[in-house]
Amino acid sequence: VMILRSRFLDARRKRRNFSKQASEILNEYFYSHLSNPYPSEEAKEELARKCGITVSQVSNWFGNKRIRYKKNIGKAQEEANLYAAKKAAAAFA
Amino acid sequence: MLYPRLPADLVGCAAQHTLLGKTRRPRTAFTSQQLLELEKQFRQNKYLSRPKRFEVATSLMLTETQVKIWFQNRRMKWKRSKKAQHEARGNNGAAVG
DNA sequence: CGCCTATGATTTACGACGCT
DNA sequence: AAGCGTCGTAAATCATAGGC
Repeated sequence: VMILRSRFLDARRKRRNFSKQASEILNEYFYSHLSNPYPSEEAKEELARKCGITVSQVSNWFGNKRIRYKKNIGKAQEEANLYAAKKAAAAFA
Repeated sequence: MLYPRLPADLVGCAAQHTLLGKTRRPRTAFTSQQLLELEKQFRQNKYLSRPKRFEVATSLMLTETQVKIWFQNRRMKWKRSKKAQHEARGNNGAAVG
């Protein structure tokens, strides 16, 4: 019944996926701060600027990422390794 | 299960507060009728008096806490939308970088 | 094309802390 | 002390994007 909640109020929910580069930046931050993946307001602002998205979108991204990471540690671990390797490679360069 | 060293209490409590004897109320899907009435009240007053809160909660079959929390959340949403609107004017076509 | 998963956004419910 | 305020968040859910 109430599932009719949709259809008219949700045209606002149009979204676009973030650019590949923006996702890279966010993931690099996330995996290099895995022990405390809670960016400060300031850090969020900088990430938002680098990614070309809003601070709210950065907050949404981290909220989703933290939950989804926890819900699938095993799978996310591969991603973590990927970014750890990337970071190491960058350190050598 | 959580991150080894989070800002201390932030998530720490949310994860295992069940050990404190409290159970988190499962997420309720408010009905469209409840939402309609809550929105109507919100248009009239951004803050609910205690008696009004009781009245609304009773008529909608929600707890007073649910109504209180709903208004708190609704005010935050209101604030976010005002901020977003404000920012949208300032740049009017200007790029961010 | 439809089905399915990934992903960004929104919605309830709290804990921490503030103020009165 | 009680009690409601904001702020930042978890977790569930929604709605669409995008791959096949």
